[in-house]
Amino acid sequence: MAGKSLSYKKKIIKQLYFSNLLSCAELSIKIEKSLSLTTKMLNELISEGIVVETGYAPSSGGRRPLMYTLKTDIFYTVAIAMDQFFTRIAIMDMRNNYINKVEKFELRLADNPDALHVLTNRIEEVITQSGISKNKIAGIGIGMPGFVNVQEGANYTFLQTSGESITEHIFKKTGVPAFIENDSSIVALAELRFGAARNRKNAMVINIGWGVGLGMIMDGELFRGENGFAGEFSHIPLFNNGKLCSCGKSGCLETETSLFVIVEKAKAGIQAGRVTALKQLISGKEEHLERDAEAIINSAGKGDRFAIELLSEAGYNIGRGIAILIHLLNPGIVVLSGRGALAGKIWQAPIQQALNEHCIPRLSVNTEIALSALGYEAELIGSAALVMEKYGEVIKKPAKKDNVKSRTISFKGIS
Amino acid sequence: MAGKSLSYKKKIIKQLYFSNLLSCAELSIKIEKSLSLTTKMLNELISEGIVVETGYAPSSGGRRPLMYTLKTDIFYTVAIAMDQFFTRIAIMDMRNNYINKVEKFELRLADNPDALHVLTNRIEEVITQSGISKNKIAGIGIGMPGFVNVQEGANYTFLQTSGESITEHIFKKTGVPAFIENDSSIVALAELRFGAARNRKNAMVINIGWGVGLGMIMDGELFRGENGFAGEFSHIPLFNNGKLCSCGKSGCLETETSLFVIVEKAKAGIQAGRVTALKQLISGKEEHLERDAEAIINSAGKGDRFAIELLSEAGYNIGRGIAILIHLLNPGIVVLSGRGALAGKIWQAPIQQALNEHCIPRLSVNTEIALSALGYEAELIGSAALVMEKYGEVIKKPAKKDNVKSRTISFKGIS
DNA sequence: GGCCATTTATTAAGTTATGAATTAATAATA
DNA sequence: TATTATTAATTCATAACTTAATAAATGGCC
Repeated sequence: MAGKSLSYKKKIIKQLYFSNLLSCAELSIKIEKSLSLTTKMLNELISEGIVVETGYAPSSGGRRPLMYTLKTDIFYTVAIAMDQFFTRIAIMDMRNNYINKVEKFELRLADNPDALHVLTNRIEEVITQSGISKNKIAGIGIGMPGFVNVQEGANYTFLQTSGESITEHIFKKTGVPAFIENDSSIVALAELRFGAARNRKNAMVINIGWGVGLGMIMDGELFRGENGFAGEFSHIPLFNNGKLCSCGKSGCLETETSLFVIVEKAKAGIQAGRVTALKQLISGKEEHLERDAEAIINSAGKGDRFAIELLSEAGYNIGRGIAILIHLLNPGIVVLSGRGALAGKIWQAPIQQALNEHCIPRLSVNTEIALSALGYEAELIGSAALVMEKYGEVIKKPAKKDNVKSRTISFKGIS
Repeated sequence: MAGKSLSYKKKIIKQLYFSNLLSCAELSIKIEKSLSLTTKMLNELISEGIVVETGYAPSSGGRRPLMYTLKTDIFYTVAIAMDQFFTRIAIMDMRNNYINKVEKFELRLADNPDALHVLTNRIEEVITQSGISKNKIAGIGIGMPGFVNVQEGANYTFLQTSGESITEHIFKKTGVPAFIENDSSIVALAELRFGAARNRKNAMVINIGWGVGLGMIMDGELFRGENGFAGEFSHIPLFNNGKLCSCGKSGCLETETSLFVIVEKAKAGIQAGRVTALKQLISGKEEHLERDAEAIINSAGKGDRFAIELLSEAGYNIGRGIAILIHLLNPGIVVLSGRGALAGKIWQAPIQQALNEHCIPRLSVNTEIALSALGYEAELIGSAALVMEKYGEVIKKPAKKDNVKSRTISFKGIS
């Protein structure tokens, strides 16, 4: 039947999602099929009401190309961003616009056997409330902390399941295919597809938060390593400081650079009598950690010398880590992202200092350092991108030995 | 014409080179074409005298597969391994057998503007002497030290050319396509295709020699980074020892682990009155560096405590570097290769010790540590593999860059 | 202003590759 | 020992895809 033709249509949809506006010639190159075939597919997609023409783009010395884009109300993604304490759920259209208000709620992941059920129910609720028919939803993408095994759809740290995987569980309950990824990788995916690393071949995306995460783009693809554990930047052994890390080892990069450590250092400095505006702003109570971290970032932005010193010191050490990344992986760009990236240009000087001291110039000269502009949205955008990344791929489910069930992600509209 | 069909035939030849013996069904999977097409291509290759049947392989529960292999006297590769002082040239058949004696000659790369001409002439000589017709040579593969740009066919450190690239120059003079690679990458390629990392998806190959090189296999492919500089393991900043490195920085991994440093430490120890068999074996003169290094490795093998101590210390520090690799890249296997790997099991204990101290167990238990068995042949085998790796490759025009402006804030100073 | 090289789009004609059917040969099973 | 399930190899009609020819529209250049 039209099996192949369907798959090419999905490839076109995927490309239009990631690039928004493309000509027939561009599409032909991207899906690696001939122009004639691409034309045919495009015309069918138009008559099916999935793709629309948007007029002519400026010429670069030849006939002007007719541009095509996706109709926004045909497909949607469910994008979910989780951290250890809070979870956000959004429904997005094919241009990454939120369809409704982003649903944010508290959901503790550590030692919470009920977390997966709560999550699944919330997903159901959000979909139902949106009024969008499930066959219009391309999939559910979830970014979460912990050791995530993408193939198995499992998380070895949180959301323990019995028997079936996380993705299977959500698929069974909601009827919509689900995909999970590590939070740092999802941020890297967002930067690769819609952010500072857009269309880059080799990018390192550093996620400065309670830890220091790393998402790696290599040869244009998200790299996850043999078991899905790649990118444990936080725990590379870099110091002889004897400080115990949450991972059980000592001297990890995280022990000198995470926002958590920075807040601790701020408290110690205040106690030691440092003159700083932070004295009034930091409570030091554990439940105010988030607020305290923000206070330090803000104060540094306003010129508080102690706050700047704290961030500079962390920045220098992150820079040492980046120097290692550059030597080993020769990325074209390093993107600073995540909550901590809000401190913006304050990172610039100390990181540059570290690179000057620790990088072979030939390497550092070829690497651009950039700040993310996606901010808090990065994880949600990445989750949506994750869904569309998988769109049109055949998912094989190894059921009981004999039966290998497969299901392509498809929609009533075009199947 | 038979353009496509030709390209598929080359793919089949390539697969048969790397796997030696394959059935039609296996080939069909490897070249990702249907069984029917594969059958047709195979039959044509047989009637062209390139491929031969070798009889039936044991069955695994069905009809026995007819196995195919390459005729050995149809194609050859010219494999070249260079270091800073010596160059080896070999001609190999499709089973990596040497056709003639390996040609080894002195060729200093540093400050030698004549090096490329000498090399090219020697290649010509070797091919002529072999009596093999040039149209039977699939290509010339060269592994060399320095910063190698594979796409441009250039080496930024040695073999400077004017105008045309190294590979262009050799192609013009010999009429045979040439390919170059960094020496550490070429060793990794050898381990991936014919050595300890065979068929592995994610492998780190460590080349212990005058420096400490690294070749990286990621997702089944050699990884070279944005500019071809990836794998500068030797120069990651790991120590606060203040020791100046050849790269101009201080504290590089190399300053505590290279064979050069180990010899220096041996000399210092002897002077300080250490009881060791090395006292008689080490001359300390710079021209005997190679012999001295061998003496230390041999003495350690014979149980000399000082020699073992020297290697153990270096091994521990290499282990610290490996711990970083494991955290960042989650490889399935780490292979110790190169001249220094001859010390064999002496490395194992200190490296393991370092991993125990500096690795998150979940990561290190998933990584195998192995010793190379290819030894001195690795670079030549890798060079031959490089040729066949490129064999039959279609050169595509790079897709047009999207002119989408990203909302990136770049650090002007850094880029 | 007019020619030419480029780029894009469309269609018909021709080529290529595939699925389904078929034959063959084995291991596992009953 | 016969039966069944697997795996392998082959062939051929036809669906799938590309090439080549054609046309249209533009910028750059003399």
